[in-house]
Amino acid sequence: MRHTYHDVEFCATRVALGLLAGKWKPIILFHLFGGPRRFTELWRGIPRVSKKVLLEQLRQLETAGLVERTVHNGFPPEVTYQLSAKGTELGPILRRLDQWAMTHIEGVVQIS
Amino acid sequence: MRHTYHDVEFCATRVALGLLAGKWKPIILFHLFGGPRRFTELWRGIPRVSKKVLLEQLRQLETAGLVERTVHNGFPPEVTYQLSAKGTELGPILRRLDQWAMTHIEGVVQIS
DNA sequence: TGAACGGGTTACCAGCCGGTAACCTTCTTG
DNA sequence: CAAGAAGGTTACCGGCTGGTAACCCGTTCA
Repeated sequence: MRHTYHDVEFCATRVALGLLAGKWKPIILFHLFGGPRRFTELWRGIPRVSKKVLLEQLRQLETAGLVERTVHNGFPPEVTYQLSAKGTELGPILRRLDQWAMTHIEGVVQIS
Repeated sequence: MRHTYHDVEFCATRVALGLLAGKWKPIILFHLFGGPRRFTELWRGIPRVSKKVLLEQLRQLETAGLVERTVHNGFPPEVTYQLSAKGTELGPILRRLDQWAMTHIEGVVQIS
């Protein structure tokens, strides 16, 4: 079963945008561009997101391969989230998108 | 009422991704990167999208200011959609995202 | 001893988004 | 004269996403 470039499921950009789709994901990523962060650290750093939703978005970023989760055993067993190589390479692209938005959209603000 | 860079509503990247969010929008944009297209031309060029949904996505791109709709009166009164300056400037960014996806995601295909 | 913290989990719900199918108007073509 | 094309519109519907609120377990601190 050959697919053509028309098939929406195989459109690279669409799939990429799909990985980034999620209300809190860009913000999470911008936090992680600053280095590894603990769960609670992210939670405190991003007001108005619930633990449940934050966790969902992190897990989705993780299964997308953009973020890695590490459990450091010891007590308290801290959990950190950090960008993978794949995720890090998105940095420059998101920054350009950020620039684009700031020059073209009213009322928008730089986050990082 | 000051807002901080934390406020998700003002995160530039998130707003930009919001404009691009929509199942068919990247495909529509890639078609329009090739020049102005008539409604039916787009509809035929993008299999499996209904007129209603295609029109919705086009209208959203239009109110986002990425796409311009022109009615050429005459008969039949053809309607064309083309990128605005703002939309055109997204081109290079989407292409980079496309590149990123093609090197990092399995089974994905270049559309333009 | 009990309160708080870290990192979650569970139950439940509302709204939006995309999808199907039918219909419409004006004009042209066989 | 009927059918089709162009560019839509309308009614209706199911599933996913994000949201709230409460709960949980193990550990450390006052």
